[in-house]
Amino acid sequence: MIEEAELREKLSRNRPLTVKLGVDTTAPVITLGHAVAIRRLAAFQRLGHRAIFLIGDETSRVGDPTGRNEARPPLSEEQVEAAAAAFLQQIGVILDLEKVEVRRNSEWLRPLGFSGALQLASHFTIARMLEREDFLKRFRENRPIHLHELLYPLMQGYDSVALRADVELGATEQKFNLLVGRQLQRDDGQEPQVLIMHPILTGLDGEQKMGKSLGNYVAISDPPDEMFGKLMSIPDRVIPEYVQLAADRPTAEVQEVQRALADSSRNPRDLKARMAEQTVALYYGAASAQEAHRRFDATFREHAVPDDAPSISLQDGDSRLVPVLVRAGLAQSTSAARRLVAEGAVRCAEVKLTDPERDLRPLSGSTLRVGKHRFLKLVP
RNA sequence: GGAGGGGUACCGAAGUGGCUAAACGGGGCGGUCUGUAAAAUCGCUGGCUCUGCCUUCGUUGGUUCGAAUCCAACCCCCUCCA
Repeated sequence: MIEEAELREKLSRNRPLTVKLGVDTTAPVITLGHAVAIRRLAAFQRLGHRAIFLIGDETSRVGDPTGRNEARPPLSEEQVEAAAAAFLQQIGVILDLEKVEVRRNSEWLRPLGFSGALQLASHFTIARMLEREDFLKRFRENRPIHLHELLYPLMQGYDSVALRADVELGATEQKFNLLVGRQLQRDDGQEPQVLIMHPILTGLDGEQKMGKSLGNYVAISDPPDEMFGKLMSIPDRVIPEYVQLAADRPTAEVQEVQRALADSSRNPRDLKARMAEQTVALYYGAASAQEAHRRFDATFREHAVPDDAPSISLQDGDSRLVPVLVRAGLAQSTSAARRLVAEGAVRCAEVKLTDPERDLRPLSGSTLRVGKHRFLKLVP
């Protein structure tokens, strides 16, 4: 947090604070990483403050240079609308949509115009911008830094000026951008916003930060089973982090998990499953979370056939093994299906089916298993 | 405006005339094992009417018995100098 004393001062005035959280519209998917900040916004909201969920439609035209992406194609009006709708639908489980204020920064960034942008830009020097670690790195490595990318922090910072934000939430990697907001507010004669930053959630790979572009994420809109399953795939070492940030458990519990992992007093698997269930419960309730847990165990520990296994009729076409696999969507192509059969991935009642041309009609009524967890019921 | 570097499979990256459906790494999938969809380990990873055939290395055309590899034109990306 940057400046705790200022926050106390602001709170002591007994008026609701304007709390801002911005999101990028590039891909309108809210991940568990975003959820950390959104939950904090919700906490302020519950305490009676003015919560602003800011959709960065105009900033998305630039693309946050934090990270690897560079120039992005500007989104059309329709795409922005679609993104906004998608966001609202997703954040409803965390925030009270009745009370949250949803804004778009095109409201003030567009009228600003070129001269306004120049005016903003004059507050900063190149040297100042190069303080940013990622810019500096790119600069040193002779990798391109597009001029408009330098403006991104200014745009984000100006959002705070326009909203007269008291508090801005964000991940620690946003520090630079958030600080720019403070300076622009000061230059504008406003009281600078307080920055409340949260740690970045590590992705499912346990290595890089959770992100849409890396595909190592859990979306809060993922169905319970999928969310549970994804969470069970994280490496053991990031379990405490997930207990804290994904499951949103109190510090004492995080420490308890850490201890249990360190002295091997508990099976990491069980700790992970508890974390996964707690996380799913945040979005779908305790009952659904338990159900997801149960189904996971049934499928992956006991290798039971799930009740909702897909089925296929052998009468609708070729009833030989390979064509059936393709028709059922268990293989992307005939070649891929043949490979699966050759690898011994297809079995029926624990007997491997090895002949790609085998006619399945005699097996009608039974269930095929492909790999560890894909099933196919054969119906006549 | 000048000089140079580069576009290869899902991604990154080798390959500079036949032995290349294309090394290697990542990802994905599968087998074994297990504490799990973890780790480890082995294998697969363009398509098809599959002991063979067809299509692929930015695009188009050319040279050659034969090209991802040579030539030409074009498109796109990057770096340096100005």
